[in-house]
Amino acid sequence: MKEYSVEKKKAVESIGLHIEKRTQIAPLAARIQALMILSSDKGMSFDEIVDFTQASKSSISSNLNLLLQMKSMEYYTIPGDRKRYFRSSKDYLFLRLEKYLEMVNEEIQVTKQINEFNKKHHEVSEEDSFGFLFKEFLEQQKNIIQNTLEKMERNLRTNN
Amino acid sequence: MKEYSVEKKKAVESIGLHIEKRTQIAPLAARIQALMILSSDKGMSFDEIVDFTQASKSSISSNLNLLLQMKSMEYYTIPGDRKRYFRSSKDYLFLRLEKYLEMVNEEIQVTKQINEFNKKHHEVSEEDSFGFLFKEFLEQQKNIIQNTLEKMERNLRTNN
DNA sequence: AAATTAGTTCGGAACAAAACGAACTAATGT
DNA sequence: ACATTAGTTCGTTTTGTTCCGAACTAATTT
Repeated sequence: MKEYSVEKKKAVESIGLHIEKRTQIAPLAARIQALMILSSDKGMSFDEIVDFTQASKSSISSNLNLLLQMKSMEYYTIPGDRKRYFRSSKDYLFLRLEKYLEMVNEEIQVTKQINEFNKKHHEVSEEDSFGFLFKEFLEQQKNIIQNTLEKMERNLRTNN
Repeated sequence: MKEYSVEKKKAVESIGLHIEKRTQIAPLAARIQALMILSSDKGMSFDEIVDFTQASKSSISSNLNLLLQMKSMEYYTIPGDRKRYFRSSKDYLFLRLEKYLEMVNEEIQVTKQINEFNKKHHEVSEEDSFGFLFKEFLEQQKNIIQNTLEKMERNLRTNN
């Protein structure tokens, strides 16, 4: 029953809410992820997480496993210590961007589908300029994501 | 009890799912929005929407009002006709981008909050290069959104 | 005035998601 | 061998969401 600073609790709460909104994971999972992001790369043990979040062991267990499976978290062990130590995975941001890219690609595809449908079914009065600018925007977005991903990859190769 | 094409029903279904995933609105609201996106700018009446979606009047009413309130839809009337005709609002894509910008700004702010917290509380071993690249990415994203919004605004002024 | 049209409101049924507790396993420590 | 630790499993409870139907309003038509 360690004491945790009110500051950290508040930060975990607000960042957890943000994550919950952004991704579609359960509130508790989002809070665990936030907690890990705000903790050193020593990470935390299962019990420390239970303790900090005040949630049940079972809830922590399932949400933690969810996060591990999503690869947004990882764990390591110390020889002669039974516990596992959990932390935000080092390429968490890389994975986020990859997911992002997927979403943008989907968006591009859906936008195409919409255009084709509308062209086929209604006389499109005047070429929709917003639609054009939006498509342009999606392509630009795709580019900056891909560039960033490449930079990250290069960085990985250099630093290991 | 008009007949609607199977093709349109399928398209509404798949695009509806996509909207449902992207925004956080109810399934039925997403389908209504999809339907409007795939319909001409004549829009559809309340009853036609009920008819197409096979949902109850009450569900349509509340979801339609939600969409109107969000300004992703609008309606117009015809003199001497009691009905309202609903359609996707003309600056739907503009609004989407505005919302997007808000999210990116929030993201930038949260990223800052995280960095400050971590700098304060743990010796950050080595300057986190992914973090840096991610921040750079967010700024680029902000730029392209703002540019697109400006182009859209200019377009509005020219075309009216 | 009665009926129809165009919707709205509200209470609740049906379902889905999130978290919990108790009982369990499997490994380590005493 | 017995107790403790580190977590998992599973059935239940709690909470929240989505949609519906029935009853209603307010305007228009007959």
